[in-house]
Amino acid sequence: MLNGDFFKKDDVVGVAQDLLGEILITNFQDRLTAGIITETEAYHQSEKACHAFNARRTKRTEWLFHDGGRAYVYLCYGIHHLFNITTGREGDAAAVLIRAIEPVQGLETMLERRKQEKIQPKLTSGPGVLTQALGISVKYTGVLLEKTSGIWIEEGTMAKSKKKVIASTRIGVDYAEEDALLPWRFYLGDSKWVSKL
DNA sequence: ATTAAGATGCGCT
DNA sequence: GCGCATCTTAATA
Repeated sequence: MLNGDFFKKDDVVGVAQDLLGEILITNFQDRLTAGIITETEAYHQSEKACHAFNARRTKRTEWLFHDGGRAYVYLCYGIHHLFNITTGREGDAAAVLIRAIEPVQGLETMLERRKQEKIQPKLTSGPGVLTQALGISVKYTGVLLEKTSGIWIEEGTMAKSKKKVIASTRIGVDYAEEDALLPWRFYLGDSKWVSKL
């Protein structure tokens, strides 16, 4: 299991890249589901796309300010639960949004939760759909990423040198003006399990 | 108390 | 490719 030190680094952009290829696992009600992280985005309080821009501290953003290694889950467009991992030290608001995974375990459970019949990219590619497949919802916001929480990260088997990391601008953050141009979205170039090319 | 807008995804054309 | 559902959050009064 990836421990706290992995996430407490003071470099959310680096952590976003390093998370590609690692395994995100949930285990709720004895239903184990897991997938390889294929797409991420970094957010930091120093830029406008971040909920905690300008050190804006509210009930929702509170967990962003905690030290790394926790879940930050919030509701988007009133419908979608988006899952982030907090990074950095106490007081420094930063997180990595998980945007897509490639399913590796618990396929039946994922299909059922997504009400689908076929294993295909739209099953788990997209920040709102992967949380559905894994059973993650806003009630898990703030939990530590460890087995007892039911959500944690394991080291993937992919060699670091073999990862083909592509950087691009983040999705859906036009409101962030010049910060919308930051190349803080990362995905595995040879994976079809990404939300968008 | 009121309100505007959002780190999306689905279904239809 | 386009419209729209849906509701919490946070800013304003």
